[in-house]
Parts: sequence; structure tokens; C-alpha cells
Amino acid sequence: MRYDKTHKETTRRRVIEVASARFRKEGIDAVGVASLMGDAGLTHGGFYSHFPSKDALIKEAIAHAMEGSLARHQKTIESGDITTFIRAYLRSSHRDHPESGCVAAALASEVARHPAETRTAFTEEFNRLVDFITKLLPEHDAAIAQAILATLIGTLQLARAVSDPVLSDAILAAGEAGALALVDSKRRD
Amino acid sequence: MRYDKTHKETTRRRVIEVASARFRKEGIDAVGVASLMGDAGLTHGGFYSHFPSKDALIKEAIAHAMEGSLARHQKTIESGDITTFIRAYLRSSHRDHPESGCVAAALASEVARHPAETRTAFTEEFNRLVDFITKLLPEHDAAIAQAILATLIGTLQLARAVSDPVLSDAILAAGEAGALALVDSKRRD
DNA sequence: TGTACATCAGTGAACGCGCGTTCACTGATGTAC
DNA sequence: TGTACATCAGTGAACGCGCGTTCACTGATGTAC
Repeated sequence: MRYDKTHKETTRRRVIEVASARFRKEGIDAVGVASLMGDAGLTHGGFYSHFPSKDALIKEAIAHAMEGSLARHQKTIESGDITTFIRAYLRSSHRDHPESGCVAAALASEVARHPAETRTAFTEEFNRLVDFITKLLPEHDAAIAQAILATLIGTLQLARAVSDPVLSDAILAAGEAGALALVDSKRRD
Repeated sequence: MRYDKTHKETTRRRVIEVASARFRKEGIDAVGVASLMGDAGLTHGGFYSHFPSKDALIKEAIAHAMEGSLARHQKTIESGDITTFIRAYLRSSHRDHPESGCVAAALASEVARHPAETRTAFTEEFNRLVDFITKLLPEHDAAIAQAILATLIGTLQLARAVSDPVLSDAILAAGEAGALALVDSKRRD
């Protein structure tokens, strides 16, 4: 072979990396194959020697992004602190940088309209994220973990959609208080 | 004038109606002007005698859809029951029919990427929705209303995105329990 | 070590298609006489 | 009441453009001799 055998795999990973960031920032439909390959330093024609279709890349980019955010939170699970996790998730820098943030918050509504394969990949990573939160909870209750995750995602989306920056900050604060209240909700019943 | 003077206004409203349903169901980018006008029983050329651009229609369709869902919930506010509202919002029929459902759940992440005018229209209707929920709350606390709304939206989106129907039902149930727990969260502090 | 060759990652022109938008027009209808 | 006309909502061909995808090719490089 003419190229180092890791060469192609490196390129493939670079394309997935670029795609997962730009999909989160601009939305899946808004990012074309040609522009994506350009960002990865290539021309559009080579795309199909790496992926059978744009849909296949979408699936991989979503899975990659969710794995990445889980990996980033491994430090939190080691310290075992749900409060730290919630506060980190609802930081204004997360709201302002969807490209490196939670893929569920950025793309959940788009994923819902995508083919079964993409939704299955999303579901697997969603389950891992719920497990992660469950382990941080005092009662290890998966249903509460799901409700907390829903609150975090909904809060981030509303904070991003709203045009008033003061209101946006207030939404983040309200979501944080709400998510923290859910942490102990079972214990108080 | 050759047509009844209400004629054009009727057509305009029909286009907005069709757009607000299809945007919620298929996503804004996925619905073209020509296909939209076809659904309204017209050809695409006439679009620009009603709206200056697709963006202008998007803004109107979002505002219309949010007004519509508020109007639909007026009955709830009269009975003053937050529990009824939460349960109605998280019904499986709402998950399964985004076209007639909450626009914030269907389009929040898309709105975040749209021009200021669209986001301002969204913000105004969001504030009205928060006011509505606030009035249903025992403590009339707007921050709790925002957190509840975030929980509802996040829950619906996750329930729609996930590919496993059993898991989807579980997410709805978990979100309902979470939102109900938030209702009394202040009182219990 | 130096040369010839085979490999294949990446190139770029081309495909059909649907997008948002423009515009000269048509023809049904309300109004004026 | 009957006819001529003006209005303008709606038509449909055309625009430039970018989309996802295909494919014949190029040319840098690892391998074999």
C-alpha cells in the first residue's frame, strides 16, 4: 500500500470529528458534504470512499459526539458529585458552544426525524448517559436520572433559543435549581 | 377588487396554518416553499405576494403555532390545575403528533439558529407560556415555571428521539413524575 | 542502494434534482356606466 | 339589468445555486526486484 496503513483511518476520524462539531453548531441539514470535506482539508469526491452515504456519517458523528461527552464527564463520576455535573452542564459556556457540547441538547429534535439506525445509535448513547447520571444519584434511581437529563436538555435549548440574554441566564439558573431539586425528590417523598 | 376582500387574508392564514404543522412535523429546512403552497392548494409563484421571504413565513408560523397551543390550554387555566396540564402535555398522543403539538418541543433547537426576528417572536410566546404556567403554580414562582417547561420540552424530545417504544413510554412517565415533583419544590425547601 | 511497478487515497468534472426567488402573464370577479 | 373595464390573486416558466452522489482519473508512496 502506498500510504501508511493508519492514514485512511486518521482521515476518516477527522471527517467524523469535523462533522460532529458542525452538525451540533449549524444543524444536520445545513451542513453539506462538500463543505464538510473542505473543513477536513479534502475535496468532496473522496467522501464516498469513507462513508456509503451522508446518513451513515450522521449516525457515526452522533455516536462519536455522545461518546465524547461521556468520556469528558468521567472525571465527574470519579468525584461522584451530581451537583458538579449539573452546574457544569448548565454553564453559560455550554449554552454558547453547542459545537463542543451535548449532542442530545443540540440535535434531539433532528434525530427524531432520522432513520431507525441513527435513532438506535442515539438510544444506546442515551442509555449510557442515563446510567452515568443514575450512579451519581443518592438513590440510584434511573427514572429520576431521565427526568434530570430532560430538564438539562430542555433548559439548554430554551436558553439558546431565546433572544434576550438576561432571560437566557435566568433560564439556566432556573433549570439548575430545578435539576438540583430533582436529585433529592425521591428521598423527600 | 375582483375577489372578496377577505379572500387573500384567508389564503394567507391557510399557508401559515399548513406551514406551522409541517415545520413541526418535518423540520423547517425539510419543507420547501413549493410543497407548502401545494398543500395549501396553490402554486409556488403566489407565495411572494403573501410573504417577503421564507424566513418571514417561518417567523409567522412559529408565532401562530405558539399562540395556538396557548389558546388550546385556556381551558386548563380556568380549571387552575397544573397536574392536568403536565399530564396532558406528556401524553403519548402529544409525542406522536408533533404537527399539532408544542412548537417549543418541536423546533427550539432550530429556532436557536434562526435570525433575531424569529427568536424574538419565539421569546415573546415563551414568556406568555411561562406566565401561564406560573399562574397554575401554588407559589406563582416564574423560575419554577421555567424549570417545569424545560422538563416538559426535554422529556418530549427524548421520548421522540429514542427508537425503543418501551423506553419512550418510560421517559414520558419519568418526566411527568419529575415535573410534578417540581410543582411543590419551593414549598418543601 | 536504485529503479520499476502496483496500490489506492484523494481529485474534480459531471449527473439530476429541488431549493428560494423573480416576473411577465392570465383570467375570474367586483365595480362603474 | 347588461356590458366594458380595471383589479390583482394566483400561474408557471425560468434564474442561479448548492445539494448528494458517481466515476474516470491522478499522482504520491510503499513494496519488490
